[in-house]
Amino acid sequence: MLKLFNSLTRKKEEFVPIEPGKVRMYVCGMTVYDLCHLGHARVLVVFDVIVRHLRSLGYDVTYVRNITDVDDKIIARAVQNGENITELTERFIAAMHEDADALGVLRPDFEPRATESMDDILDMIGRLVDKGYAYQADNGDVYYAVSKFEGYGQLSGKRIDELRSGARVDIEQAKHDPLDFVLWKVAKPGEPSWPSPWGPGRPGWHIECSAMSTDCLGAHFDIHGGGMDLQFPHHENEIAQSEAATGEHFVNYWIHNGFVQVDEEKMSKSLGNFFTVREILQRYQPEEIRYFILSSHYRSPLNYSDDNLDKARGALQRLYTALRDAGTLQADAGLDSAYEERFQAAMNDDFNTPEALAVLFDLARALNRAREQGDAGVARLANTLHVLAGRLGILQAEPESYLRGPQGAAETGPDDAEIDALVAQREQARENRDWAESDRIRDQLAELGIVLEDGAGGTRWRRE
RNA sequence: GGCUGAGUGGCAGAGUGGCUAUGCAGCGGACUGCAAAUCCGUGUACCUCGGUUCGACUCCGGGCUCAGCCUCCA
Repeated sequence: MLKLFNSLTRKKEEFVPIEPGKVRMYVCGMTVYDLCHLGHARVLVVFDVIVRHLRSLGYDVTYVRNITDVDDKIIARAVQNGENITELTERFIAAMHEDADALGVLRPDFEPRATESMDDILDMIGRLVDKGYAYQADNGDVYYAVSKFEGYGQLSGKRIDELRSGARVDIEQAKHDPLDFVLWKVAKPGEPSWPSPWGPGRPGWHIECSAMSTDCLGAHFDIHGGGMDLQFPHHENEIAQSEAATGEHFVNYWIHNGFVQVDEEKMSKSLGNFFTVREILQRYQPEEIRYFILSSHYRSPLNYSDDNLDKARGALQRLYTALRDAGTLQADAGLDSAYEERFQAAMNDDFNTPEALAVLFDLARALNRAREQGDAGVARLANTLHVLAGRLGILQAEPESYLRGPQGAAETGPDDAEIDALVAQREQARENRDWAESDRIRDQLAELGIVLEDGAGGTRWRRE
C-alpha cells in the first residue's frame, strides 16, 4: 500500500487513484531561458523515480511535465541576446532534454508548452471572467480576484488577511486587491503577443499550468508536483483558477520536493550559488548525480558538495563491483522476494529512496557472500539487485564500463589500450615474480588514477 | 512578524516507545607476494530543559539553532 505525504493536508496519506489502476500526474517543469541547474535536476529525477515506482506497482501512469516558453524573463533574455524568444527557448529546451536524458530521466508522456496551449489558456480565462472570478483592469491586464475564491490559502497554510497585511506596496495600481494576480498581460510595443478578447498579450505564469494540466488530464486528477517554492503562490493560484473555472476539485495529492542547498543555503539563480548540470557532468558521471539526488529523501534539503558527490561515486562503485563480480546477468533468474518486499515497502513509504538504497547495499553484501561461498543463489540475487536498482534508474550500465570510467576521463589520462598494455606488462613481471617491477607499474597507474585488482581470473582495473 | 519543516555517531543519511539502518572514513581479522576488491568482527549517536511512561532518540510542552515560503524561483 502506497503512502505519500500530501502537501494539501500536511499528512502522509494512503494513495487511492481516482480511476482504479490509473494515475494522472502533472509536474511543473522548467522556464526555459537558461541551462538546468542541480535544483532542476532534482525535480526531474525525483518525479522520474516516482513515476517509475508507480509503474512498478502496476499503475497505468499518464505523466505530464510542462515547459514554460513565454514569460518576462524569457523576453528579457531574448532582448538581451538580440534574438527572438523562439530561438532562445528552442535552444534551452534541447539543452534540457540532453541533461534529462543524461540523468536517465524518462520522457514524460506529454510535454505541453505554453505557446502551444493558447486556446486552452484563453478559454479558461474567458470562463473565469464570465463567472466573475476575473476582471479586466484599467491598464488592460486581466486579473484573478482572489477574494472571490473561498478556499484560497489552503495549500500553503496562509490566511488571506495576513497575506494582505504583509503584501508589499504594489507598483501595479491597476489591481483591485494587492493579492490579485495576472491572468493575461497586455503586450507592450515590441513584445511577443497572441490575440485575445482582451487585446493582444500573453498569459500570466499561473494560468498556463491550470490550462495545460486540465487539457491533458481533465479537471480533476491525482497528483500534482513541483519544487517546494512553487507551493505559494504558484500552486495556490492554480487551485484557485482551476476550481473556479471548472467547478470541480482540482488535485487529490500535492507533492513538493525540497531544495538543493549550497553551504546550508538554497541554490538559486538570484543568489548566484548554482551549479549547472553540465558543469557537474564535466567532473562526475551522470549516474553519480542521480545517486546523489536519491541519497536523501525527496522532501529533505540536499546539500551540494564535492564530498557528497564523491560519496555517491564510492557507493556506486561498491554496487557495480558486486554486480560485475557476479558475472553475466540472467534475466530469467527471478527475484528474491524478501529483498523485493523490503525495497517496495521503503518506496511505498512516501518514496523513501535512502531506505531503498540501504536494501540495495544489503543485497550487494548478500550477493558477495553468496559468490564467495559458491552458493547457488548468486544469479537470482544479482538479478534482483539489477531489477530493483532499475526502479531507481541506476545500475543499468555495463558494470565494467561504469567502473572503467567515462570516455571523458580517458581524454585526460591514458586510454584503455595503454592501460591494458601496462597491465599485461605487469602480469608478465608477476609471472616472473618480479615484485619490484610489478609494484612499480601499479604505482605508476595509481598516480594516473587507475586502481588494479588482482583476482583469480586475472587483473582487473578501474578508474577512481 | 506570520506560516512550514528540520536538528541523529568523523561525514552523509534513514528509522523506531524497549531489539544492528545503510554507505564512506576508522580499528582488528581473513584473503593477497604486497595491495586492491570482497568477507567476518568492532567503536563513536540521537540540540537543550521539563513532562507522560515500567522504559523515550522516538510521544507532549517550553527553549535554542538552522533552512524555506510570505517577491521571480525547481
